Amino acid sequence: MTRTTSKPSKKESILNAAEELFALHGYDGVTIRQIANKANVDVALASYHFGKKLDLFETVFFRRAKILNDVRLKALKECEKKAGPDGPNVESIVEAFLRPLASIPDDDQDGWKNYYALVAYINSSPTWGKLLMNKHFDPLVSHFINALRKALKGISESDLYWGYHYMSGALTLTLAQTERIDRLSNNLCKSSDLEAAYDRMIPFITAGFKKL
Amino acid sequence: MTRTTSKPSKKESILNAAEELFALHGYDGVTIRQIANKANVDVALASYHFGKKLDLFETVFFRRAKILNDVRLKALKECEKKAGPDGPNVESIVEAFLRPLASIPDDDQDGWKNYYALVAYINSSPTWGKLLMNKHFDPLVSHFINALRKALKGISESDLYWGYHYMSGALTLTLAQTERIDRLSNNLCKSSDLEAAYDRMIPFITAGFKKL
DNA sequence: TATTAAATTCAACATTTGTTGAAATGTCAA
DNA sequence: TTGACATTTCAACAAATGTTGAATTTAATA
Repeated sequence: MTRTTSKPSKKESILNAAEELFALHGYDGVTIRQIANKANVDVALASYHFGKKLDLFETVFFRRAKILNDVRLKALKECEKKAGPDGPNVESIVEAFLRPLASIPDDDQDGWKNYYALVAYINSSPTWGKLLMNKHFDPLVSHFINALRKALKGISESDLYWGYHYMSGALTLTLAQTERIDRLSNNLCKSSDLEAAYDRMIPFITAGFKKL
Repeated sequence: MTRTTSKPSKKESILNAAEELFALHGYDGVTIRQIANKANVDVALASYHFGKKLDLFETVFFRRAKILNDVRLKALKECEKKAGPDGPNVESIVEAFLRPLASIPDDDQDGWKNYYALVAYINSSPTWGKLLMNKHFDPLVSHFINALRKALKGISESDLYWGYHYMSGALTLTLAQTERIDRLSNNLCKSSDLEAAYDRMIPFITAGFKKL
């Protein structure tokens, strides 16, 4: 999304390696030396480019957050434009929230998959969630909740927020790519198949919201 | 659940401290010295009682897993007994899956809350999920999926497993207690209020399943 | 009480950790 | 080329890590 594919610089290689390893083992489960090894780079180079380990972690997190927010917000605006004066219905809002996540990756699919897993890790962590999710995702989330409030006329505030919470949970576990559903279903379902996940998730969540 | 409240032994104190810290910071984010400090115990005592750090981690995870499985299975059996020959309906199955988690804690609420957060951490981790969830929770899960298959006559297998996946995700984020919904809703919703979470989650998920 | 085993403490170990400063290499304009 | 700056490597540091063995205390047993 940033540029047509070319060999990444050493600086980018560090970010990519860090993204993958942090997503897989969490912040404390990864050493700077492991990152440097995977990036084929000297250990000291990470500190040179990104400072402390925590700064590197946040840089990795921020790198794609803005892109993700933009594409999601754009999807919401478009479905609002298409809708009548009463605003879009629940299903199209949920779709605008979820579908972009399946359609973004084109050139570097792997990069985005790693990033999604990282977001899942951060979102389900008590510590990191408080530090990072609020600041960089919740402004966008509020837009979606406002749209849902309109579409679900008369819904109570607590039902509305809890409903969002369930949607967020279903999404988060999907992004985590734990492959648990693969094993449970004897490989009938694939964690990696985001399209399949969202095809069903959108009506599932929509029906849930309407029932509240 | 094990016994009426009395001062925990040093061995138990280590498990309790480890449970809390692992849930909060993950496996690699916690040192044995931190655990020993919180338990008011010498560092070497953890190794003496539980061996390697990994063994301690697994011991913490296993300690309550069996109890949890038993109470959930019992809830399923009971709702099957109450139901007619066609088996229980979707809502009562979902209820049997979720409600026990809100009703177990009585003497040591904090312990169970920490454990739930730990399960959430493990379930959304690619690494730990493969190692621990499959072995110790999926046999029970299969029972619930079988019951759901009956109740949702004619549902496709992939819809069935994806539906379970969404339910598991919503549950997992609830157990994680990240307090994100608290901040999002300006403290209208409380992550700690498991009853409120399940009251809405049961109809929400039930409606989702029926829509698939 | 005397003996034995379990529980707990103490001290220390070899590794690994993040980070840094100095040296070396590369880049690019004047 | 020269000089100035960014990039990369090398070597090393102090601190923290999991783990162990020996010593000490407590508990149980006979």
